[in-house]
Amino acid sequence: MEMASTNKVLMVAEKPSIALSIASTLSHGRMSTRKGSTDVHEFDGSFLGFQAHYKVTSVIGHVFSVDFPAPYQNWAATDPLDLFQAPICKAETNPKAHICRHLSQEARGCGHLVLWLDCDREGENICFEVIECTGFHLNKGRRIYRARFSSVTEKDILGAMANLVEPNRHEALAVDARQEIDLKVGVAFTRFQTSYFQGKYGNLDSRVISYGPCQTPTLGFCVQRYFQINTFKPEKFWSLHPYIIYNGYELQLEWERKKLFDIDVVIMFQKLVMEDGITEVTEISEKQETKGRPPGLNTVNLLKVASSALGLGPQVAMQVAERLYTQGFISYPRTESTSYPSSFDFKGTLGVLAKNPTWGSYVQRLLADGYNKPRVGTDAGDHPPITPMLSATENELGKDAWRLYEYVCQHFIGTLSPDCKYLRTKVEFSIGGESFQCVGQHVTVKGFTAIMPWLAIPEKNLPQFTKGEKIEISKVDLFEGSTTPPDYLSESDLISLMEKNGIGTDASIPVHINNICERNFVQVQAGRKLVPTPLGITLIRGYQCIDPDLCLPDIRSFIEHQITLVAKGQADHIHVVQHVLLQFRQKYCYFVKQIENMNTLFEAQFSALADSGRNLSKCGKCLRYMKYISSQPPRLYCNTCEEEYYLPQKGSIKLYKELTCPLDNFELLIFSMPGPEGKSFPLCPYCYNSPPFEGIDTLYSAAKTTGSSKLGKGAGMPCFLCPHPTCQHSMIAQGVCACPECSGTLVLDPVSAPKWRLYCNICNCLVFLPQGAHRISTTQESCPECDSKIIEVDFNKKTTPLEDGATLYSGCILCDELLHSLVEMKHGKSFFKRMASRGRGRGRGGVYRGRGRGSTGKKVDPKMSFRDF
DNA sequence: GCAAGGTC
Repeated sequence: MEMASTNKVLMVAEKPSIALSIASTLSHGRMSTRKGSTDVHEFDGSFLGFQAHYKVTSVIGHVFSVDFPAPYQNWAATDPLDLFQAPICKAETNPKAHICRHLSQEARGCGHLVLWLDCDREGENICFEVIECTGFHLNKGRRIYRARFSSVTEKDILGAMANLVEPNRHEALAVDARQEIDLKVGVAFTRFQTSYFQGKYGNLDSRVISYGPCQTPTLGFCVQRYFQINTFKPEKFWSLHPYIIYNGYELQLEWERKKLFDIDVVIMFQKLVMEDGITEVTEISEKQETKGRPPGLNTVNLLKVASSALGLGPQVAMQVAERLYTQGFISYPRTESTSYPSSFDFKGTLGVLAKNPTWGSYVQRLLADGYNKPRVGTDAGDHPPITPMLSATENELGKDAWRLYEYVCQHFIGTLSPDCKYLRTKVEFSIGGESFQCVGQHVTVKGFTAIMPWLAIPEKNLPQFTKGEKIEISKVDLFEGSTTPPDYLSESDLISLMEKNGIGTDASIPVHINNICERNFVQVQAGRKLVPTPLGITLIRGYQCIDPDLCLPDIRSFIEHQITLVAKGQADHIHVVQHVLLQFRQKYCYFVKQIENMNTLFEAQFSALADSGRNLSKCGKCLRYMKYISSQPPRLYCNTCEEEYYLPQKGSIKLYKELTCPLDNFELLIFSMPGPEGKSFPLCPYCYNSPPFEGIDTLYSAAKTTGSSKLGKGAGMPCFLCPHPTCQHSMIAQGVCACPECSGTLVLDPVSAPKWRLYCNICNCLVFLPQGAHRISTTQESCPECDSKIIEVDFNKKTTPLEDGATLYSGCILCDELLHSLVEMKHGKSFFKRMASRGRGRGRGGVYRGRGRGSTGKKVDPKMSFRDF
């Protein structure tokens, strides 16, 4: 029997594993599962008092991400300033997964939607993404519920079902606000500084000079430490080390004043002590001390241990943890919480480990003697602390995974172990009026340090002293020391600083650290210390002198604070975004205005393009400069792509302004053959080596066989053979008329001023245009008579043939009397007649088609070829 | 080619 749609309930979780847990719990394990974009679990049960058919599925994190619409994706055509007011669009984060379609399909026929997203702001935001995909908001008859749960346990799941609430739109909007602010601020600054500095310096070894409200303050921490180290001035200090010999052991006494920075004063005290020569035991105290077991393990603490003790970087550690999680060895590894939920099954988890060869006997004793309840940590309401789920051995896991798993187990067992207890004995001495002491430690209960031995309290034995006892001083050393600078920030230190300052989240902290490494702002050195590079240092110095806010952690707190107002419903989402963006826009404008100050720092650190000499033009793939190798065969080499691009031989090559090829983004070059009659032509290094249009090869091979154009080895298509319909350097744009000598086209030599001329793109026919003109350019018009391209001439004021000193003139070089009289043929015989006769009677586009005739015999239709672009 | 945040 078909169930009424109102009795169908769709439930959506944030990830597949949670959907599985919820379905298993609610169905008591009696469900059917089918595949989809994500698995769908189905079962029957009761919902709000009626019989219902349940479908439980999930998304995989955010369904959508924000970005700029297509026109704004073009770096060259967009002023980053405009990005602040640009519209933004949402697109599926992972289009291939088709999550939106999946939700829409599964929602069909359902009258109730229950949202089981994680209970944080991001989860609340995903709720509304899910609602959007399901179309539930469009129909008032369909009900939407939010399930609030803090752990995936039966108790919490049933509790959430019994207390369904509404999704919180304010919290979701706060996330929308953050997304828009982060996108606009990050992208605007990143594009501006990348474009500005990469155009100026050849040896910047970063593909993109990024800016972000999380990554930049993260870099700031590393550079701040670098500054501390660099400006550190060591200071000498002195201390007194008196020794006694007691029961045959030599013992050094610690001075109560520790150390002093004035040697004369220390020498004075040394005299007092030495003159006395006898010490008296003034006090003996004994105290029971406790070193507490750890609270539950959260992500940042796992990452800190992984980096400092296991030598695994945060990014790698998270990948390893992720794998351990998906394989079922540990619980979900992304959590802020260090408190276990009250319902946590400690006994069960200990039971899992009781058979493990590594900790089995310890765990069995713990179970037999009774384990301790874990210390109360913080409950962030997200996921439980990271704990083992299965027992494993080193062989099954492999080296790194094993070490991380081992730590998770040790930590977990540690949280249930007794505290470590030890006796601390302090003996105080007096010599010449100065106080000294000795401290001994004796462990009475190892507790958790038995399973986490690196945290053990060291044993320090002291002899038995008696109060009032007098002992002879054997010697008094004057110790000289020096203060030392701090070390570079370790990854572990950095993670602590980020956490303390609210930079990033458990999941994104490793990403930010990885970013500043990948962008070559810092390098990880021995001991996982983060050492800033010259680029990283120069950037932070630059922000500091223009607008220090840009690299301070407050920039993140500011954004967080503003969007919290939205989350609490105290401020309107649109207004907050506008307000924050306006402030950042002002900061951006000021930064742009002051960029010269940062540039001064770059000048001192990097070599300008002009000086380096070797870098010629930018690669269209990686946008970094390619090296020009002038030795035979001449070529460009892209260091990042590891690609070579051959160039024409026997001529000079220069950057052609800073123009780029519209097909592949490579910067154009201009090649000039030697001698007064040597022609010049633009070329794109990429197209030249890999002609993009079908059939072009027949043209340039025709050009080569004539022996007149020296294209060189591996050479191909200069712009004068390119049929691109709109590029201003192509044959279409620069071609004027058919060649009178061959099947080629006469094209304008773009850099032949003031001896303006046309040359044939196949043979060596040369035609001189009006000499001394300021400018000659082709237009988009064709001559109605002969179909040649109309050219525009800007004559020199002094030599203009025009009446009244006018300089501007346009016309056809064949049919216009004035222009034709100023045109002169070189290497050709009967320019006028041949041109006139050949040109006449041709249809539009004849210049182009004309080339197709003759030796090659093959027609090339650029419109056909353009399909692929 | 850009951010930061989810998750795989």
